[in-house]
Amino acid sequence: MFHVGGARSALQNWIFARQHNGTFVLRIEDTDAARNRPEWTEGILSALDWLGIARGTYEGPYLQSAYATEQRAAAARLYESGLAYYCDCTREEIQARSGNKFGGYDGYCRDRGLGPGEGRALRFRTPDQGQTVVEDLIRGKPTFDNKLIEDFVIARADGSPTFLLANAVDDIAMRITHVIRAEEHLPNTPKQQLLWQALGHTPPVWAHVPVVVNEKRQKLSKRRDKVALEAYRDEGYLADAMRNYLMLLGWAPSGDREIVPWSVIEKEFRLEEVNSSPAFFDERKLRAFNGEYIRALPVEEFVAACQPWLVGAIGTPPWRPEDFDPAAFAAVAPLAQTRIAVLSEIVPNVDFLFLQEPDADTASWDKAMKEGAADLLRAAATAYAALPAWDAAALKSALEEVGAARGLRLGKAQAPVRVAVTGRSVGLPLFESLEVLGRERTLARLRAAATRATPQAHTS
RNA sequence: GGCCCCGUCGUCUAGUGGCCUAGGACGCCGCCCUCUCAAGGCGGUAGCGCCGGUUCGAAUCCGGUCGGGGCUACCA
Repeated sequence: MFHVGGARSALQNWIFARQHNGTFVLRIEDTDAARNRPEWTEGILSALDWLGIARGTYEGPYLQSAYATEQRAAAARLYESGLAYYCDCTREEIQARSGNKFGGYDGYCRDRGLGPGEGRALRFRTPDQGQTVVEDLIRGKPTFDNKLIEDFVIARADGSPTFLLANAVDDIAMRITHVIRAEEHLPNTPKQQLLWQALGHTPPVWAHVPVVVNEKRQKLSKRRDKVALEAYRDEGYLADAMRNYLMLLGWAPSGDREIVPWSVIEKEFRLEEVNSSPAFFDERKLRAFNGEYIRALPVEEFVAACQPWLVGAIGTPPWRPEDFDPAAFAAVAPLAQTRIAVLSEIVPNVDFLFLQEPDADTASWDKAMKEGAADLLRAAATAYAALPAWDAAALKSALEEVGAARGLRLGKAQAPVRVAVTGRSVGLPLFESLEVLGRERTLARLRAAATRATPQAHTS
C-alpha cells in the first residue's frame, strides 16, 4: 500500500533533487520490525515506477534496519558522553506523574545514574534552556523552546534504535542536505535537529509540506479514507493524471492552466512556492483530470490502456474470456473514449458486445418497456431484417421510420431498442453499436425483448 | 491540557500595497449541439473568517480574535 500523500511527497522530493542536481534518496524506514514486511518494499518501488519515478533515477532503496549497527553505536556514544541516560519508568508511572492523559516525560531518571539493563530505555537529554529554530523552506523558522521538548527515547529497552535516532544517524551518514516531508513531522524536527547537533553535525534544511486532508479536513488516513495509490490505479486512473493532480495540491503552474505536461511541472515547480495550508484530496477533480487525459490519448493508446480490464488482468469482466473480440472493441473504442472518466468504466460500456445475453436491470427495463414497446421492437426487427446494408446510417433511418409511423421521435423510439440490445438505458451511440454487434445478434435480442415485453393476461 | 502549523469561491488555486469591479480549474445551474449518455461550445452561481491598526490606498503588512489541523508512544 502506497499512500497518495507519500506519493506526493516522493514526487516533490524527486523533482526538487533533479532541479538542484541532487539525488533523491529512497529509504524504507522499517525500524519497527513488528510493523514491516520486506515484501512491501517491492510494492513501493512499483508504485513509484508507475508514477514515473523509475528505478535508477534515485538512490536506494535503503532499509533503515540495515544500519542498526551504526545507529546503536551512535546511541552508545551519546550515552557515554552524558547526552543520554537510561530510564526505567513505565508508561503508567510517567502518566501518573504528569497528571494528565497526555503523558509527557518529566525527566525523572535524568540524574539517577542508571546503567543499561532490563526494562531500561535510553533517553536523550534535551537542553533546559534556549530554543531550537527549524529552517524550513515552506514555513519559515518554526521555533521551539528547548525546555518544552521532553527527553525522548532514542533506543528501546531491547537496544533497538527508534525512528528519531535512526533518522538522524542515517541522514548524516547519507549526507542528506534537504528533508522534504509532510507537516505531521514538524513537531519531531527540533528533536532530530538536537540529535544532529549532539552527533556533531549541522542540521539539514527542512521543508514541511502541508498534509493532504479528507472532506472533513483531517489528515488522510488508511483506516477511514481511500488513500492507496494502487486502488486508484486499479480503478483506471492514468499515472499522468494522478501525478499532475498530486502536484497541484498546494501548487500551480504558471498561467491559468492546471493540466500541463509533466515536463512543465518538472521545470516550473518550486518547493518554496508550495502553499502552507492543507489541501483536500478531491477525487471528483481527479476524475475530471483523468477524463481529460483519457480523451487526449491517441485511440490506439486508449485501446491498449483498456486491455487490463477487458481481459481480466485487473478485475473480472462479466463475459467469458473467449467471447471478447478485440476487433469489435477497437471499432467502438473511439465512441467510448469520451464517455468514461476512469478506465474501469470501459467494461459496462462495451459488455453488450461480448455477453451472450444483455442483462437489463429491472429499472431500465421497466422504464423503457412501456406499452407499445413490444410492437415497436417487432417492427424494428422486421425492418432490420430487410435492410440491404447493415450500417449505422441505414439502421438509424429505418428506426426513424418505424418510430414515425407510431408518432415517436427518434429519442423515444431508440429507448426500447437500446435496452433490448444493450441492457442499458444509456450508453454508446446506438446505431454504431448495432452495426458492430451485427444483424444476427441484434435481431435475436430485439425479438427476445419483444416477447418478454408483450403484456401478459393476469390470472388470479 | 501543552507545543507547533494554517485561514482567498463548496473544493484546488492565481494574487506578494494601486493592474482586483479578486482571475482560472473542478463541482453546480442554464442554453446550444444531439438517437441515450457523454464530449464540445456559450453563459451563470459563488470567495479574501472576524475586529482593530499601518497607509493616500490592503486579499496583500502588523496585532488581536475566532475557527481548523498536526503532534503529544520504548509508531514512523
